[in-house]
Amino acid sequence: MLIKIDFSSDEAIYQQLCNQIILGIATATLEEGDPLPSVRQMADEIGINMHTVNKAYTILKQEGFVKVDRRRGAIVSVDVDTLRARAQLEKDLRKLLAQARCRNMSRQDLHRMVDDIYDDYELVCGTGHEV
Amino acid sequence: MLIKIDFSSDEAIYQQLCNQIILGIATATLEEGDPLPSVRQMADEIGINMHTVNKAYTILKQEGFVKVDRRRGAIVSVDVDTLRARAQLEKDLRKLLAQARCRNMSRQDLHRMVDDIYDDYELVCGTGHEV
DNA sequence: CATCTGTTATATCATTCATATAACAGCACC
DNA sequence: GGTGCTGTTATATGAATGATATAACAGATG
Repeated sequence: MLIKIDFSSDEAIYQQLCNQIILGIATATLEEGDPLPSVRQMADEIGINMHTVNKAYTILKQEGFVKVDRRRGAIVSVDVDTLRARAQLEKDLRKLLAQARCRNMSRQDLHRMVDDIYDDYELVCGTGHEV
Repeated sequence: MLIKIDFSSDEAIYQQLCNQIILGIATATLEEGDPLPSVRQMADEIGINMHTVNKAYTILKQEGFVKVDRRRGAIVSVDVDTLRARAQLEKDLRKLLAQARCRNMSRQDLHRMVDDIYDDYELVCGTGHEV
């Protein structure tokens, strides 16, 4: 898994890290049961502090994307049926759609955008589980 | 326009203010040409500092939701064809859809969610410009 | 001239982000 | 049993951000 951090971004490093791991899971680059590099190893690889990685892992754990085994480290384990996640997702989508409506984007525009991005993600997957 | 700030939220006050004004425009509670309260008046109304309101207005101006007239204050004026806005919107949607895919949500699930929220926004509008 | 507007300049305080050093407990391997 | 790897916790520091406060300025309105 290749991680790329933009240090000049206004987005926090731990947040970028979370997003890229979630993206990895979404595109099946990371699959159920796959181990993540240890906090120290990941920190070395991308040149950041151990605690920043640890913060990202802790959040991923809380949000149900990984489980942490004390001896083996962080392992991809997605909690699919988390209601909190879906509720938060809808809240975020509401903010996004408010902006979209201000820009005169129609439902169809949004549907198309969703499809395009899903196509994109499934392309990376190579095979399987198109929905 | 009724503004409600959650002071215990982790979301910044100026950010909440921006979001609610954008939501107001999306639901036609605020329409093209409508004036926003002056920075001092708005600050008094919701019990926050003038500079926090000013920060929100400045961002709304930069992102093309209002224009600021020195003598009349901030006025709703939406820049519909801003490419930057659409690009940023797609970036945000990508992050959101990555999470959605991890939760096993299908394209149809997302389409339905978009439609529901749009229904909701158009309900508030009362009439006109359904898309 | 008084009063409203946005805007700018400082300053202060709390919180967050990222860093650093250090230590601890659990497990695996030799 | 010691070495080396995990995550985890504690504490500290420096930079940046968020929100506040006081103050002033330029432009427009009455």
